[in-house]
Amino acid sequence: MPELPEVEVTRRGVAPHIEGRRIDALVVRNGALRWPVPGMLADILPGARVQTVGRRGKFILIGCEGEHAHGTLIVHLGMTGTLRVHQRGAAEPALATHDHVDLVLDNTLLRYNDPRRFGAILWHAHSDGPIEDNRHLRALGVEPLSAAFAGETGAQLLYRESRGRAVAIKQLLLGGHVVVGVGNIYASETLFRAGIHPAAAAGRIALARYVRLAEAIRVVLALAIDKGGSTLRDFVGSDGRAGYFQQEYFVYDREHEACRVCATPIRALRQGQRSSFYCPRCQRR
DNA sequence: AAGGTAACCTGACTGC
DNA sequence: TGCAGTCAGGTTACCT
Repeated sequence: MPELPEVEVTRRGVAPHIEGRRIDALVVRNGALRWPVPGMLADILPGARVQTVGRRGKFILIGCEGEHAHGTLIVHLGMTGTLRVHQRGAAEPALATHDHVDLVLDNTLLRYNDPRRFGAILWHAHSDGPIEDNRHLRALGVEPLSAAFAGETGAQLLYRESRGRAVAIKQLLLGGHVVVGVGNIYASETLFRAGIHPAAAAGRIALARYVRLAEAIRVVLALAIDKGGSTLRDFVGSDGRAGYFQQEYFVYDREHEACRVCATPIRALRQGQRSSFYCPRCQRR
């Protein structure tokens, strides 16, 4: 589910409810996520305060400071994870299936639910070095909505990093080593808006076409955030509300339907065991 | 080093 | 109704 827009919608929803609050407990009902939730977290977090709620790529970064905890809680939503904010007390909802972890704050409950358990909750202590050197973050590309990807610099980055690469442009985007946050849905959508075929060899795409692609990435991700993300099956923001960017899709999951620009039937293809969708007339190699 | 594939896991849906 | 097969928003480990 969650690509950068969904993660950012979650981060924005969570931040005002937990920043500055005191952590009372971390309750782990099922710690068998992509990696085990570190058992020591339940011991060191109580009493600490949440300082910041940030994001790097699709990772949510919760900075914590306390007597025994100086570091960052790293939360990834995987394919099906959600983080929901609830008030503590009488209105607290009953436990649902796959409610694996609660971060219990002084007046708020932050509840992690993840049916497939592809997500992760990890810890990076300040004593382990800068967070950007964390093993999950160090190889990530630039943030698409940051100055490092703005204007011509984003296009030049894509152009420079792709020279000599035979990989398909769709795969290069999904890899996240050049620019982060573009997952399977937004890769298809941004390539459509840039007029680039998903199977085009990244190393043979001209700079002018990367100018269009970089612009499409910025526009689509920002618009998706505005719309509360995409809800295909189960994504909800921290307040439980679904996103509605899926209403804006041009190609994703629209095989055989008419292109919204030229009415040609949308096609699907398989790249690296993932589905790609494209318009054979609007998008060229 | 780059590129391809399998793996992790549950649930929804399709076809027989 | 049931059962087998396929697919789903991500990332990493392990091959060649």
